[in-house]
Amino acid sequence: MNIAGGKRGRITIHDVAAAAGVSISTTSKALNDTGRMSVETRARVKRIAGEVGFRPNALARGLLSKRSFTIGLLTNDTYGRFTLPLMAGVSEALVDHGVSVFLCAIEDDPALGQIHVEAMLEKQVDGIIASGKRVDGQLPVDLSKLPVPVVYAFTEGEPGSVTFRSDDAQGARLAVEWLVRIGRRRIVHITGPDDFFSVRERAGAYHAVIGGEGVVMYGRWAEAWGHEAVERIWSGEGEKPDAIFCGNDQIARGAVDTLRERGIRVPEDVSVVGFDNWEIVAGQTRPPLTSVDMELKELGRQAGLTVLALAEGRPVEPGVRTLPCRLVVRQSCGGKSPIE
Amino acid sequence: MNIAGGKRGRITIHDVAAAAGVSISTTSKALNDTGRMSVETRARVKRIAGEVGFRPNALARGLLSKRSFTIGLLTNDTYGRFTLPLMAGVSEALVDHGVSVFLCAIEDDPALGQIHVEAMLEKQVDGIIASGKRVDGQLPVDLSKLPVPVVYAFTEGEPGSVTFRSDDAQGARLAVEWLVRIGRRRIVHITGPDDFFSVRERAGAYHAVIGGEGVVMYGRWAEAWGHEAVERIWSGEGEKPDAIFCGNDQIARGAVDTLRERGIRVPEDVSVVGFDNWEIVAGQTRPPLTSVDMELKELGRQAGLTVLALAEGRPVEPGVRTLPCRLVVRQSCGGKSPIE
DNA sequence: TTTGCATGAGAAAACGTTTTCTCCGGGATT
DNA sequence: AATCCCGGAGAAAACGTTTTCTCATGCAAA
Repeated sequence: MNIAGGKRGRITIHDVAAAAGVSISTTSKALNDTGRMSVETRARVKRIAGEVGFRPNALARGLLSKRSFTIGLLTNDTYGRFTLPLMAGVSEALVDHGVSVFLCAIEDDPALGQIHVEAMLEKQVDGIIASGKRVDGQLPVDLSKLPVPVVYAFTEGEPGSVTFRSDDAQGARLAVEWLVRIGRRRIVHITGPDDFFSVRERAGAYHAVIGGEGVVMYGRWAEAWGHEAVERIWSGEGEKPDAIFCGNDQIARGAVDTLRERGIRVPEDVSVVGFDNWEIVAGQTRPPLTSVDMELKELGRQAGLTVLALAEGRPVEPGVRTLPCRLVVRQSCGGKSPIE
Repeated sequence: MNIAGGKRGRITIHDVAAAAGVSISTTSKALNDTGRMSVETRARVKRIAGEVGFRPNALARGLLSKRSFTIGLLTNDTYGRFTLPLMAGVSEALVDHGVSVFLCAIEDDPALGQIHVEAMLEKQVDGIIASGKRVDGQLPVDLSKLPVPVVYAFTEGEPGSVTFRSDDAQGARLAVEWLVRIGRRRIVHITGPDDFFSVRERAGAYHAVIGGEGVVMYGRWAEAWGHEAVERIWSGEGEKPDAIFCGNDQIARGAVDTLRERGIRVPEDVSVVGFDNWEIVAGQTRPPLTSVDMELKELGRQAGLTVLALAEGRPVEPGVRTLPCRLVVRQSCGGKSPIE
């Protein structure tokens, strides 16, 4: 008897059974710690399975159990700014459960989205996580009638679904309160387009913290806008701000660079806070940016566990879940610590 | 007869067969355009399959055909700098063939890598693409004894395997030749650590183009290094360069920012070329960077097609394949066009 | 009429598991 | 001595496809 498996190809449970001198049923039960048998038999089968390098075929298993231990992550975020940390969280949370993740980047192409969804469904994914780059926009594909659970992250979900997003208001509060606490009084807010839900949330929190009179400048999500806004402020009349709260790190970077060029010191003269904590931007700015982190990885982790729960039929409360942000302090604000 | 599928759960080929009043064999043959039957029967079965929303179970299909139409992309590139474009290419090339991609980010953790590989093999992936962030380094997991084909991209492969990487020398040549063509003569090269294969390749090409006396400054892959290097050059004695070829876009950005701060105009006084064409850096620099694009997406596409070919048993020539780079002209060099 | 052959369609095996059911033997209880 | 039950193990069905046979029919050729 050939221990390397009789028939050509991968080695199956039949090979293990033959090598151990038991039936495949006993082998299966031995390996899965189910059924009844002597401890010796179980141990022997397990040992032999290890020796011959048996690897159960998930296709066969899935066919029977109707669980593929596979989920799909659908995204239209081209730069991966959101997707990558999210994906890392999802994967990290699910790998322990033996679940692998299909990543499907569908630009903004409905047809491509449809194809990917179709492919995933044929492959019997246990669930799908739909992720985008803004919370007030839908993916260009209808996920409402799918035979598998769908969880939304950073994108607008169907009514009755589970949606995850960061708590923009709380994050903005964190930033502005920090500026206030280190003694800043004239804080302006340079941010993105006001048709973004997140932008309005953050601006709202900004106003709530500083009370009444604040200045919010809406623009684009680009360094150039940070640049332009600072130029506009400092070339104008009147008292200058002593702090800037920016809608994202790119704007913040543009602002910081422009201040430096104007000879205005950051953080001595002006404190700057960013949003996103995008390492590649925040960490490379001179000085490195204090920024609000949206905890995307944690968000991914929770989205992963949620879709898994749904897949297993466990009850999950529908609705929008907002996760708290965290302030990452670097050197663009000055101030030592919240307790001075 | 219930047209929505008799037994509970997803609708199977049995349901289609019943609805069409034929056997499942006939149904299968009708849908796959195999076997013999009247055109009417075939058309009717197809129509009904569409009507009831039949979706073949890829698990069952894969069990039989020993093809899962699934591949794995293994990467240790945390920032996704390389992974994302690569993934986009792989996915784009394979979606047409019905293949979906598992993305597995294994930081630099051998245990995690092992777990992911194991999970993918159980799921019967048809092949694996291993990708890294430097061509002279291996992933922290042994892929040499796998029962499925492995293709390497931007990472060191086993002898006898297929490996894809960009043509660093050609890319560097493109950059330096461009600078020469627009009239620059005193070109320095500010780049990364010289223990990177790519760094040495590019420096070699730089020397080859400008002939003999060139200045190469090795450092870190960071903006701060670009900054520091420019400071060092311009605060020193002697004639200043009229062009800088940088090892990546971050270094280039640091250099451009520092030049601007020193009142040196880019591109009028000094031309700067980057490497990577990382949109988020190159596009946001003032002025936007001319940069060498490594065509990662195309590289991903070819890697995907290659692993597919191997999975299907088609012959593939082993060895290292280098893909040409492309120069993306923005505004950091001046000069109108190659033909002046 | 018999033979041959093309056409249309179904039965059944196979893929690699898991799970339910059945069987057998032996020690403990009546 | 008859009964019960339990521990140990295997047989077989099931999951949803694809594919290889086999079969029945009808028509043309001998």
